[in-house]
Amino acid sequence: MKRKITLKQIAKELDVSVSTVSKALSNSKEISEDTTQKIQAFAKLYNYKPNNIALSLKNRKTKTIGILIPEIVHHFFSTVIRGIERVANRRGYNVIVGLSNESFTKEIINMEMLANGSIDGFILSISKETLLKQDYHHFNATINQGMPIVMFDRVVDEVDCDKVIVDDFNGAVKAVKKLIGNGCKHIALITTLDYVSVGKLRTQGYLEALQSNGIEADSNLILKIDDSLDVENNLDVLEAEIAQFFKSNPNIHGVFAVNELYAVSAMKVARKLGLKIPDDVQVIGFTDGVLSKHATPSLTTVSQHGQKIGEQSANLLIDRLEAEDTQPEQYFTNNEQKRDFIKLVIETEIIERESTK
Amino acid sequence: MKRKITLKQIAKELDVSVSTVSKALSNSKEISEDTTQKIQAFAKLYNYKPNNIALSLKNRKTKTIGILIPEIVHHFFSTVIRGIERVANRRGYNVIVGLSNESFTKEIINMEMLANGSIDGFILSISKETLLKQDYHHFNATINQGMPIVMFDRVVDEVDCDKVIVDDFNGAVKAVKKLIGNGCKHIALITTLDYVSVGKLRTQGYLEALQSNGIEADSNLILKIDDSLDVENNLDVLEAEIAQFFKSNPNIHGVFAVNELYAVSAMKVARKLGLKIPDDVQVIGFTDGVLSKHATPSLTTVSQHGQKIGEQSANLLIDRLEAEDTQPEQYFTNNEQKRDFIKLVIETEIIERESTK
DNA sequence: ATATTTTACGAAAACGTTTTCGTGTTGACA
DNA sequence: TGTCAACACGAAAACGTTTTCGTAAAATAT
Repeated sequence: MKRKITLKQIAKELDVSVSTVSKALSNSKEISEDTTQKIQAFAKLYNYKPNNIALSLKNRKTKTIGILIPEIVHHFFSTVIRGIERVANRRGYNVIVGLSNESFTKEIINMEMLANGSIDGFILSISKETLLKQDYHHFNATINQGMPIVMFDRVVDEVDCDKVIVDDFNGAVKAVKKLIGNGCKHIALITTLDYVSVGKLRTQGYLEALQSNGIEADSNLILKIDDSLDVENNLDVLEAEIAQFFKSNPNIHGVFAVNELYAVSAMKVARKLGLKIPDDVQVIGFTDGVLSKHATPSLTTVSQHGQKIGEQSANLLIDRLEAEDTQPEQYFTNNEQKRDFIKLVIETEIIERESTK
Repeated sequence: MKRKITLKQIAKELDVSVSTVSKALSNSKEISEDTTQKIQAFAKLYNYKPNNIALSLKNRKTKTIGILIPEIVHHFFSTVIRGIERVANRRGYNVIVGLSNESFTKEIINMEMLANGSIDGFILSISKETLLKQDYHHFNATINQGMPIVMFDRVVDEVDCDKVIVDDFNGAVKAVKKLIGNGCKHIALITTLDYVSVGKLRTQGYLEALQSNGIEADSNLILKIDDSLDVENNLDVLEAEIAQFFKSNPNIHGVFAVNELYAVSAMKVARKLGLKIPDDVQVIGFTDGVLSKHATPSLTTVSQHGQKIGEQSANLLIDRLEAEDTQPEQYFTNNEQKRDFIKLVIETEIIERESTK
């Protein structure tokens, strides 16, 4: 039950100075071969490892990046984390996770907790409440203190930083065009209320696809679900709403849903109403998660490549962190030389399964 | 783009000493009211927040706990993380996440990376490869360096530490008894190979339930799946295996599967073979995740209460960390006084859905 | 033998805190 | 007027590193 050994203890034990130990361990040629060997052997014996905290303090960088997401029990977000962790680890960084739980206040608290030296930069996705409030001062404050942020998926123009987003618009267009190509005439959209940017974009994609194929959008075929309540635990409400929707629109041939859950629920309801999938109605969802793969019938979806998003975000952040190292600080206050902020768009891909022909 | 302000800068600006600033900010009555006010106002204006790293170094504790899990894209593990994060945050701790990806080596690397001062203690679940190798020296080494560990779910007797586990055995017993009670005569078990402790325990529970009801176990009714290959991406292999199993055992009335995926796959296969669920065959799975809830028919499962596991683990760890603070160090080297290691068993619960009568 | 260059190491500062201890100034009291 | 406590503050150490600079002793050159 002995604490980890420190330089000072080694120095004392071997009757040399702390500086000598430090140099010997980094193979400085200032130190004689004899002494170096002796010190390294001793250090190895006692399994010396430099204390990270001390290093962080000295170097004024922690080699850890903070992730702040709305929710972790969510396939998309966990794949993103996995992606971040992959490249972070490869590049020598650790990952510290905060959950906003979709709450504005928790988002702020978490950021303040981490911004005080614990991390070198943020990768985050904005909480719903923050998007509703449209209050982004905490992001800008953090950035102004010299801490870089990379936003992914749920991003916002009001904050100047690197961003990695899914091509929600084109993803939706592709999906709806596929339904049209498969012969669907009346195509329904199941979406959320508009304030979450991604929902909005997917809705726009749906409209665009219809229009470019000369189909007039029918507002009766658009079902907007209020997801401010916890849908996961109110499945019956969701299903009842969808059932009602199907009943008042018996002519639906295709359904495009902006997430997995809506899509799977739609399939479930449709089948209960005696409709065959994909014969009577075809369904495409967004977000390629566990549900899509294992539903019966399995669901054709628009894949967002969460892991890739995570990897790119991490690379963007670390690139910027390490650029700060080499470049003299002035370059960053000098607008001419400043590296511009990057917006990476990750293309979607349609994964065809049993719910479409 | 100005860096965060420090005590030293405040001191310089107000022409007092660093110690005065520090004391004023903590409302020490050593400092006059005038000076205190002046300093606090200035600090507030510049949004001073003490640097966490410096505090960690000084206090020799980081107020962060390290989580090390095999995989994050997994409903059970993410609910556990959510639980940990909840209580950690409430009690003033941060959470740093490492993923072993089921690999022995990555587990070790991650532990070494974090054990050097970055965290105060670990909460972890052992990787499959480590369980296979049965090499637990890295855990014991960490503990010997004075860093407490709490293990959850996949635990092992060879390591002396607090543990939080699911009552896998009784969960399985309950599930199988339910099938028996529902009139099932021939009950199949779909399980993994034995080296993952939880799989083993669930298998034992199955056998126990049969025996205590006077039913003789039939080895033909036990299907062991080799999950060393990536099942998620080899669904067809899994389904083919299960299909073969059903065909050679046409008399199966009930199925108990040790995880969600196997259960859902079993339902899928059964239905393709023309069997009605739950009329012809009833199914119960383990692990109450998204799949169970949204499958059609929805799956009756044994819930593990992942979030609760996380919460209890975090409480156990933090309790121990803070006990170290108050208790003189000697108490811990003194065996008489040492708090014993705790093994918490979280009871399972059967969530009834459509796959059983 | 003297001058000069290596060689091999130690002292000290710095990162940003908190805390212990010391000390000069003030005011009260005898 | 002298003594002493209270007050208000500063200096310094400590946490564990790395790195710059200084300097004896040894080696080499003249």
